[in-house]
This record gives sequence, C-alpha cells and structure tokens, in this order.
Amino acid sequence: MAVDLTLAPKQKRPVGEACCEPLVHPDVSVTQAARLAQVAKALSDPVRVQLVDVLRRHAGKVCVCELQPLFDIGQPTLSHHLKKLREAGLIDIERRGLWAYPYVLPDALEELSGWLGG
Amino acid sequence: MAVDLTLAPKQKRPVGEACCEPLVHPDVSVTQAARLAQVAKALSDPVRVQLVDVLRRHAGKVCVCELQPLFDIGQPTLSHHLKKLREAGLIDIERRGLWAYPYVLPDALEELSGWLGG
DNA sequence: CCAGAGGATTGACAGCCGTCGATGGAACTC
DNA sequence: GAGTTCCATCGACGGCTGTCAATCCTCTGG
Repeated sequence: MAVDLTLAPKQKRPVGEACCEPLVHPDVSVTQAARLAQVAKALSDPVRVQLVDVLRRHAGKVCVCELQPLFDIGQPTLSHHLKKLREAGLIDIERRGLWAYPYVLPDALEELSGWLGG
Repeated sequence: MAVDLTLAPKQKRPVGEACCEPLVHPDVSVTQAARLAQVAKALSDPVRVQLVDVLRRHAGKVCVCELQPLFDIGQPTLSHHLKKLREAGLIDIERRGLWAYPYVLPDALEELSGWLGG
C-alpha cells in the first residue's frame, strides 16, 4: 500500500491506434525465470516449506521416519513431497542401511533468495 | 553437494519397537508455512516471475497492454496471472481511466526472502 | 447517444497436484 | 529362510492450474 505512483503517460490516447509499445523488458532471462519458478513451485506447499525448515537446521541427522510424525500426512505422501524437493534440486537423500537421511542443498534456496533480495 | 553428514543414531534398532521419536520440530508455525507457501505458489510460474521482475523496476509506470507483448500469451491469460499475483498479495493494481497499472507490494517478497535468507 | 478500446470474466479443455490405500523392494534380525 | 522394518512406487480419486475463444463491463471520444 501507499506506493508512490507517477503516472504520466498516455493521458491522451490517439483514437484508433494501438495503446502503446513495450517500453520495458524483463531483467531475468526466460531460462532464469523458469528455474526460479521451479524452485518456487517446490516451495508452494506448506508441508514442503516446513520440511525444508526442519532439514535446514538438522542436515543429515533426521531420518524420514522421524519426519513423518511432524505432519498429519501418510507415509507415501511424505515420500512424494521429498521426491518433489529432490527433483527440484532443493534436497538430496543419503541412504544408510534401512534409513534415509534427507538434507538441504543450499544453492537452490540462495538462487531464489538472491533474486528476491536483489 | 558434499554436505558433511554426521549420522550417529540408530545403528542398532530395537526390533519390534518404533523406529524413532520426533526429535526436532519446525521453526516456522503452520500458519507461517502456509503464508510462505502461498507466496511461493504465486511465483511458481515463469510468466509471473518475469511479471514481478518487470513491475519491480517500473512500479506504476507500466500498463497492462504494455506488458502483454513481452509474453507469448493471450490477454485473458495475462489478466489471470495478474489476478493470481494480486490474490497472493504480491501486487496491487491502480486503475486510471481505461488503463490499469499494476505495481509490486514489497512486503510479501521480503517475507519469503527473509525466511530463505535467515 | 454510439462506437471503440482496455481489461476482467466466463466456460471449456487437457494436464498436473496432493492425498490415500495397496503393493513392492531392500536391508536388517533372528 | 522367515519375518520385520523403512521407504519407494503404483493406481486412483477430486481438485486446482494455465491456456484459449468468446463475452461482458467500463471508460473515452465524438
């Protein structure tokens, strides 16, 4: 709210002509935008946001069976969310015997954070 | 990659018992996670990422008809994306006569950026 | 008043998403 | 080998998403 607007152009429109020409262009490339959207999509579910939040502060020390009681979802659904995060490059999973230990790959998060903050 | 893991626990599992108890809990609340996921979801499409990118650097000076030639989509689709961004609180739209001037509300972006960076 | 322009809305369509129950598979204990 | 445990995968379901063509609404200029 309260964004200061300075709307000067196009007060008098030439009737019958096109509204306007594109004056600005995106700063991010199409491929960059696609990558940022992919990371954002991986974070577009509350469960996955909390998963990343937990894993970021306990990298490698939390097995999947320890994660599940934190969320009110079944085990296949949790596995599905972890797969989504892995496919987007936000996490990877270390296997040790029976257990699986997911951990966050910080690069993707920094990619999105950099664009948001810059 | 190359995250240093220190996986000590649960080398010997007590047979017949549960794997483990939840030792960690999310740092973000459920409502916070839902809000962050909502913002991320609004940015989960490449077109919307580029829209925010353009609008952030030209707040108030770009009308919708000027935005459309930048993307290879129809006018209803662009309107749909702007509606999504507005419903998520990422932008608002100022109307002046015939034209509509969308502009970014920085709070939502900072909300997500803060969580990513913190 | 009317005609035209910018933009929002509607309805439709294929495709993806989150969820579940059921099943499969690998590793461990006995 | 038999049984158990952790995790992944499969199939199915309702719901949502991005896109378009068609239409509607509001404002402008005459």
